[in-house]
Amino acid sequence: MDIRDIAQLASVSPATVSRVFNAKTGVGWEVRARVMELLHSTGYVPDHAARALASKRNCMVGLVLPESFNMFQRQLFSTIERFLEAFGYRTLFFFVNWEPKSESKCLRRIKAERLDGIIMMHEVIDPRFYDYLVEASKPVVLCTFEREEYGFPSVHVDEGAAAWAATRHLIGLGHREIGLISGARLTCGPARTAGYRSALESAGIPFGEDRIAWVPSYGFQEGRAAMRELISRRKDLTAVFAITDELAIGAVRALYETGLSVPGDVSIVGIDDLDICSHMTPGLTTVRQPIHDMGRRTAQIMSALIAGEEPEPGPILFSHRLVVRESSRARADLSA
Amino acid sequence: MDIRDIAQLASVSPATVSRVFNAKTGVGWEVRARVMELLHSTGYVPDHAARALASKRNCMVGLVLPESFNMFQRQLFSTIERFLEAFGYRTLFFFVNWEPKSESKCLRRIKAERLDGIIMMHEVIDPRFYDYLVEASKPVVLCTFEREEYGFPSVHVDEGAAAWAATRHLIGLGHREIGLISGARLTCGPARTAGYRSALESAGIPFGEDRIAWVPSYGFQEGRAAMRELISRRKDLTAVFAITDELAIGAVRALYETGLSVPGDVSIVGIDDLDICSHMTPGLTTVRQPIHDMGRRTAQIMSALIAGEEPEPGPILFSHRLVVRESSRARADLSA
DNA sequence: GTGAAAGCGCTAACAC
DNA sequence: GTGTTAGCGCTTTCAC
Repeated sequence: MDIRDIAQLASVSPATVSRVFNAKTGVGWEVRARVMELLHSTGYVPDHAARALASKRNCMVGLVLPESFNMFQRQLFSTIERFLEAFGYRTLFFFVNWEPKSESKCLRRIKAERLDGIIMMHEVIDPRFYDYLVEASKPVVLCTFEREEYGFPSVHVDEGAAAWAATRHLIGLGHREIGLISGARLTCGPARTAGYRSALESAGIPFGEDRIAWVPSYGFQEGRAAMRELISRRKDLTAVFAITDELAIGAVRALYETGLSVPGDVSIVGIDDLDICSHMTPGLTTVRQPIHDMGRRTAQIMSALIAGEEPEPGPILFSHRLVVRESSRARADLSA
Repeated sequence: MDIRDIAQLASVSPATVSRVFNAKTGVGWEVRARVMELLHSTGYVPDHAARALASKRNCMVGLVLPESFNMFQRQLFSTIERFLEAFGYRTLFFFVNWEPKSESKCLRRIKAERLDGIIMMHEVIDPRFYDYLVEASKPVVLCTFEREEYGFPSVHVDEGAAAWAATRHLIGLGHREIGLISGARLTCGPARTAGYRSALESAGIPFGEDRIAWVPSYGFQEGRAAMRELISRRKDLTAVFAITDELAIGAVRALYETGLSVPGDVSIVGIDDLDICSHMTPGLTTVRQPIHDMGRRTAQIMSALIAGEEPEPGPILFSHRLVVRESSRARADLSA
């Protein structure tokens, strides 16, 4: 059942059917009704490949994400996909991991698709990837990170501020020996580290490298290892801020294995508010990013860009929200 | 840079370039080398839309999954995608939720794409969905469930056996008052319930409805609510088998909130082995499904089906593995 | 072995 | 308003 079948049934030309289907002007009142009727009754569905070939647009946007996405990213990309769909776009996912080979494979695949736009939820390393995005002169939106040098619109929270809030929360509870589990990778690593540092210094607490455990990536395992290292190095820590919830969960686990209690001995705070946070024991105190709003905005911007609108200059920042649960409490000797 | 550019550069016809690119026979030794060279140096990437239109195959398979997929499904679909890619297929994801409207939208989208095959990782409700899959006479593989009446190849573990193993483990630890958190939804609900029942009965323990909490779906929240209901109803339970890890995690949380300890007061066992299981406290005892093997096999079957091979009759069953962690231990009065 | 020509199903430019 | 025509970039006969 293709467009010519419909045309024949309606005794019109394929072009007219196309016009009706695409809601274009220039079709008579009565012809349009007849074609519409036929379109519905036959359940006609146009062939995407042929459409993409004939028109330039493909109604498809690519979404690049880390292969090992976490629950936060999972909810975010679901939201983006849902809104893109509402705007009439299909989403093609590209899972890429932290390796040059994976990135170049992804880039090849992107070139082969007729994408109308590309959303990056993953910070690739290879500059040629970004260079291609610039050259291709297709709409690009960065989500959850930023790359000022390329001038792409970006949507994210102020990472430093979120980290500041987490640290500030611990300080407010009376903690002064506050450890940090962080890393150099991705934008968020250094940015969150800076937020932690700034919160400490504004409270007159010296920032010291020996209270920091550096991790190569931000998963459960790394959090566990980092926490083990941290407690062996500094026995006086009463609180730890981990820059992601997964690190924080790993840290809780390490403490549990060592026989220390959370929050009895050590308070723990993370960032992201993964859905597991409220279901674990103890519930994890964390900083929530407005996933829904960020996802919607990302899709909106993409849609506007494809429609030819000019991007707003500068990053679009969303505000975080501290979510206090059971993993953090006032310093023990204060409450005693 | 399209196929004609390459043809011109190599002083051959587009047809020859196509033949070389698609590794077809009937091209001279020397011409082939020249074209190959050019293909590489220019970094030519063919346009998928045009290819799909011209040939019948699109090198694209659809993967239908629940919008609210869990970590188990997440790892599984990643694996499937990776293997499909290795076989030369792209993957188009369709997220659908448990609603007729969502399903029919998904079906519309599937019809519009030129898919070479469809993998279902989600049990849709509307029979018309399955009917279409049959009519379309495209390769279909069911992964993690089964629908005997349609005769599709399917890949999954023996759900009953997995549940039996979990329950048997608890019985082996001396527990006799073993609760169940289960549901009627999806194939796995009834199948796992049956496995629990069979394990109980083979140990001479009566199966009683009052030790069961029925849930409408299998998430954290439902597990928590079910556990609360269960302990208020039967205070003598010393162990609970939850048919998914998420239910189990919710159950642990409910126990924690009530002041009961896991495994001190109540042992908990789940199924799936989500990655969080080993990182939470206590680590969750569970039954692992061989994700990697199942994913690979699913992709292999799909690839073989597209190549025109006949499907093996009957479901392809994989074996589970019990993973004992800290959430289960011998019944307290026995160890005392 | 290789090239020319005819489409795949649709849209867009141009006639009428 | 509507039909006709000419492709989109590729694959695939069918000649040679």
